[in-house]
Amino acid sequence: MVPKSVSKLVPKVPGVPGAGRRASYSASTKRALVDVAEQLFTEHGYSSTSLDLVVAGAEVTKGALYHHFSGKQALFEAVFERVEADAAKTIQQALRGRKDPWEKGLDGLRAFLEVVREPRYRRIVIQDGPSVLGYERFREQEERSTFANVLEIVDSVLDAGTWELDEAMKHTFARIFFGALSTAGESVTTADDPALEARRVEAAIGFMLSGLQALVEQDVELPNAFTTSGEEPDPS
Amino acid sequence: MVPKSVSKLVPKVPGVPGAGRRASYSASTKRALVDVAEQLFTEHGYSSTSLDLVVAGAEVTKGALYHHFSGKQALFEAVFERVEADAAKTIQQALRGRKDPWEKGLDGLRAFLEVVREPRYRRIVIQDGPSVLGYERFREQEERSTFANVLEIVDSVLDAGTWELDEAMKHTFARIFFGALSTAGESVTTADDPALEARRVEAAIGFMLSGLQALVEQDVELPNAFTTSGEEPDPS
DNA sequence: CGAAGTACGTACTCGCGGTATGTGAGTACG
DNA sequence: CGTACTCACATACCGCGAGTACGTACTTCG
Repeated sequence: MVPKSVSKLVPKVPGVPGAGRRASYSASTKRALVDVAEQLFTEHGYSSTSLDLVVAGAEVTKGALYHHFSGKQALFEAVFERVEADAAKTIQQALRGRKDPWEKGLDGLRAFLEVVREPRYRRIVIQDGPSVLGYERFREQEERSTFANVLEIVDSVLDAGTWELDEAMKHTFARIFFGALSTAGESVTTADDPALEARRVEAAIGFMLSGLQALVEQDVELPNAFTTSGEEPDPS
Repeated sequence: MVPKSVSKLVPKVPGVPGAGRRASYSASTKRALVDVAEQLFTEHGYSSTSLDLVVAGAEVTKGALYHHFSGKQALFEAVFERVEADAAKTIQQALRGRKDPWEKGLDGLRAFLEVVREPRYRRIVIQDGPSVLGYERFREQEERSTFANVLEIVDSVLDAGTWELDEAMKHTFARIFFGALSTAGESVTTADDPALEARRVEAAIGFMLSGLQALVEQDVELPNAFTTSGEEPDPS
């Protein structure tokens, strides 16, 4: 049941002399812990993964774990950050080379949909992330990784128009779009026919984008009626 | 630790003191458990709330809890369902009387933003829900409460157009919109100035809606280019 | 009135996160 | 080159909390 050996890059057998640096041992131990933790967290979830299982998989003891991390949550955070960083990197690569904002948006969407379908991203980031880290920390982490990419896309798309939007408004737009993308990804993953649902999602998102695009090109004004937060105007 | 002088024979429902019905006791006990659990789950979160604390607050023992619920998760589920049901009811009330789809959408949005700002909804449904129930069960629960309202709104909005959309496509649309609304609500709640952010959100969502509306009124075709994973259509 | 069922209460187990402390290999320094 | 100090763990243990086994008073029904 317990994964016997995940990664043993450096011989940890005591008594073996040579050029084995202590810091090197330390780094590989830490990495092994994160590797195993990522695997187990993905497979069984956070709460159902015991630290005993993690340290057994990494072939160390709890002493080693608590030397490198302050506790279970800190270990999760390390795993979380790595998964998020990988996701952001994947999306980033899909974006480079694109110059047209709309193409960029669609490519970003597709890359995002791919990322969200990864089991580790679904389980660690989407499912357990908010609960374990708390919503505040969860958002902070998102802010400087995956969300940053979405913000960049939305930025470039909105800049194509002639409006003057302040940073806060762009940020709000991006957040809403980000939420739409997240659930869209989840929708794809959990669908009976993911490929078909992916096409639907692309149609829906692309449709919203084209709606935006139409407004941009027609230089439509921002609907101030929605911003007054008071009574709605007399329906015509 | 454990409440020593528990009110065993004290009727928990003021009323007929002579013929204390057993079923009445049972129902009130169960309700008390859910009430206290909702409060504690909201305040401290799921994992940080011990069952000892719950039963102490409800002035019963663990025996009573495990008589009514199969465990901690089942108790959470009961709380979750009630919070979701209340939320759905609130939104439903904001919608009744409205017949214009777009107005309905905006009113629904405002009601949703209100609901999402409730601490119990944020903590129990959004934050802890996916982790405790698992994403599958979480989605199933959403499906027949809050999301149903969003689906209804999106349905009526989309029906205003002349397209023929199948149920699956409408569902996809609704899900994406639902995701957008959720993060929008969170964006409002966690903002430095919630009122201001609420105006931004309404502007952004309303803007998307008006984008849709513009397309509907112009009877624009569905952008099939997005479904075939090709280039974007030539804007005219 | 007695038997069965219900609605709890009591006492206990055990897995698991966290801690206190020991220890031997590395490292700095004189 | 030896010694004092530190680092990177290992071992043993604690306490909390979820879940369980079982006892018991009250209710309902034949």
